[in-house]
Amino acid sequence: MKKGKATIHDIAEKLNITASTVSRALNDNPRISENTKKLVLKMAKQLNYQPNHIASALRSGKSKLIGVLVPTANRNFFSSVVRGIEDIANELDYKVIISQSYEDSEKEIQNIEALLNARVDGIIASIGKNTENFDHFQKVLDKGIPLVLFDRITNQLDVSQVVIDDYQGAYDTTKHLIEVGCKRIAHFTSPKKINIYKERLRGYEDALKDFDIPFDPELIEESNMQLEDGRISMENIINKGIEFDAVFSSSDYAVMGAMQVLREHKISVPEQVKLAGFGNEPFTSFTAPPITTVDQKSIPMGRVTAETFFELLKLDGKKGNNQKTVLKPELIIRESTQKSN
Amino acid sequence: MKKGKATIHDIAEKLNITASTVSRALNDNPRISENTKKLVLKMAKQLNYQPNHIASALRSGKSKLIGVLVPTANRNFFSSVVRGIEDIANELDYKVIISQSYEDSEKEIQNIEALLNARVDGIIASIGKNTENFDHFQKVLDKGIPLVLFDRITNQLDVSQVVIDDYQGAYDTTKHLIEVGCKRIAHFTSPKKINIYKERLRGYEDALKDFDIPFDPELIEESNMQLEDGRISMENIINKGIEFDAVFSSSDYAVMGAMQVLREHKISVPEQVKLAGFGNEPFTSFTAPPITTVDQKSIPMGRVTAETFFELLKLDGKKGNNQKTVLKPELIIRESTQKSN
DNA sequence: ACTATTTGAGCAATCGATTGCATATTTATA
DNA sequence: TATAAATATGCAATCGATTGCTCAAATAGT
Repeated sequence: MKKGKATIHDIAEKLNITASTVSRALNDNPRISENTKKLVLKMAKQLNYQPNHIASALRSGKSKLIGVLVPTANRNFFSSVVRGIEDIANELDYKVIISQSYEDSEKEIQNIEALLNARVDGIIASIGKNTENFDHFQKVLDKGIPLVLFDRITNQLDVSQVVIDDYQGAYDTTKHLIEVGCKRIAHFTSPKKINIYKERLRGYEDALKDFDIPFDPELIEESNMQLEDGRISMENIINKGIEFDAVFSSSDYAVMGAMQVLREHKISVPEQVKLAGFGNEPFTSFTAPPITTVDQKSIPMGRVTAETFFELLKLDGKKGNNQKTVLKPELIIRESTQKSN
Repeated sequence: MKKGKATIHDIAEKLNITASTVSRALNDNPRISENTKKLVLKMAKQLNYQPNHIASALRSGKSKLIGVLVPTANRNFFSSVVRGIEDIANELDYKVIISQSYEDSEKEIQNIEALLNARVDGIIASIGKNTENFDHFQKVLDKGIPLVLFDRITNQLDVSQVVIDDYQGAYDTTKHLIEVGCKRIAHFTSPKKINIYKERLRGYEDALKDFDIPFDPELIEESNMQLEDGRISMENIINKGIEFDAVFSSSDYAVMGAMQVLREHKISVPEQVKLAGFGNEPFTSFTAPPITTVDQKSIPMGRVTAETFFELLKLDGKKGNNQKTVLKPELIIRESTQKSN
């Protein structure tokens, strides 16, 4: 077996034509006759020719790779978005490099660096919770490399972005809680005021206002929003003796923690306290009772993000108008907010 | 701002030396004097030189990319393994391309193809459930490209692999169920007889045997092991009126489904029926009661897999002995198997 | 029939880094 | 001091595909 793989030169030699012609034929260049193209294709198949993307990338400056940077792939939301991106990208013959920042700013910077070194044609990213300086993203923009942000965005950058309407999702959820009779709705949010948490808080506040329910700062719990944090927040509220009849958490994980604590305190859900989360993580449908939450339309978000990205790519560095797409979230009503009468 | 980025030629020009020297200096080649190296490094910094990995890959044939193929990144186990792999890879200045087969054989083949086209230096993979033909992996081996399989393996390939001791994990779990008093233990498994399910079934059977509990085929439920499948399996057993006092499922998702059905039938866990899963997915600790399961040591598995991979890479195509590493799993005992007396 | 135009294909440079071989300079050895 | 050995660097080919430019042949236009 010949070790070296077939190149366009091998094809050219066999057909007594030049490599240029082969290259053009393979790229369906109109300057090449149909007949020659057919011959080249056939010979390529016969020699089991596999294009060397590295060589092509070097010469053309296009790697056909997209770098996708997410806080963690291990979350239904992010992995679904990635799936959506992949769907579109693969159709267009692009490959996706997934890179995780693990919510670590330093790693985020390194990963961006690494992706650029890998000569990706562009980057799609969701910003880590702890990132407050955006120079590394600005650098990408400065180089004219296509960049699209999704979900975790910042308004400190002039960049295309895709988000869901976090405000609306939170508003709808809060409204729903009010409609099933809640008047003392606790809200779990993050001290990190990244866009998504700010918007959700705002939606919560506006819904209260619209239904003439007073906003009580005592009902706001700030934390890192993991399961354990949700437990602590819930314990806090209970221990302080604060009256409450619902929890609306900006994170499914935190609401899960709250539910555990309520159970330990023999406070029944939804009879005594109603619960709602955000994110529609699969486990929210597993629990007893299943938890009301907000679906973030992850797959559409992935697809829209990819489409936005490829439009940007088509501009080829020419400054176009940055797109901001806002998707409608969907309130998924489950047993945890069932009206108890 | 100069658009074109600095190359080794730019550095060379500034220092009045040749690109070869610069290249060697940057690669810390011993044939270059310390002094020159220092100068080159300084100038590289000054010009903000970023090596072009594409060019380097083309010439050297090494892309410093590892392709990682998993059924889905959206599972704690797989994403943790990937994390372990990344840890090691990044230390060695390698980047990881994550690629998902979504348990689809066709996509698995395409992804392998795509990874090879991206000229990865090697591949780390976990085989999709439905894959029965392994030609695409054999092709990788035939090309002398390093390949390591983890968790979902096959003995039809002569390849390095890393697994946990599924047999032991299942044996320990079954033994534990017996020790807390169970005598009629149902087992959920997959009709796809990939290694992990086969081994777990074997562990279950052997534990029964060792404790003189008869094996009853009526207690074996085969399915695709998702949550919904677990529900169906549980319904089957209940509807057939088969006596049982425990379920040991080869999948956490399926056991979750079983738990839901039991709850709906007002069968209490763990008092009437004890439950155990496999995989230690995070949600197993969220549920009420939390579910006993087997931890698969995902991060160590990732690290060991990566280490095995890099050993293979060092051999540079020379046939070495294939390594098979077996990690010890850990039984995580939770409330769902609490002894009720 | 003769020039103008279109079509098809070849030539050679190029992308940026690597590397085998040759050469120049310095140091060690006899 | 002449020669061998070691050290430091340069030269030029190379990896495989792409592409601007040139050129030849075929077709069209008058």
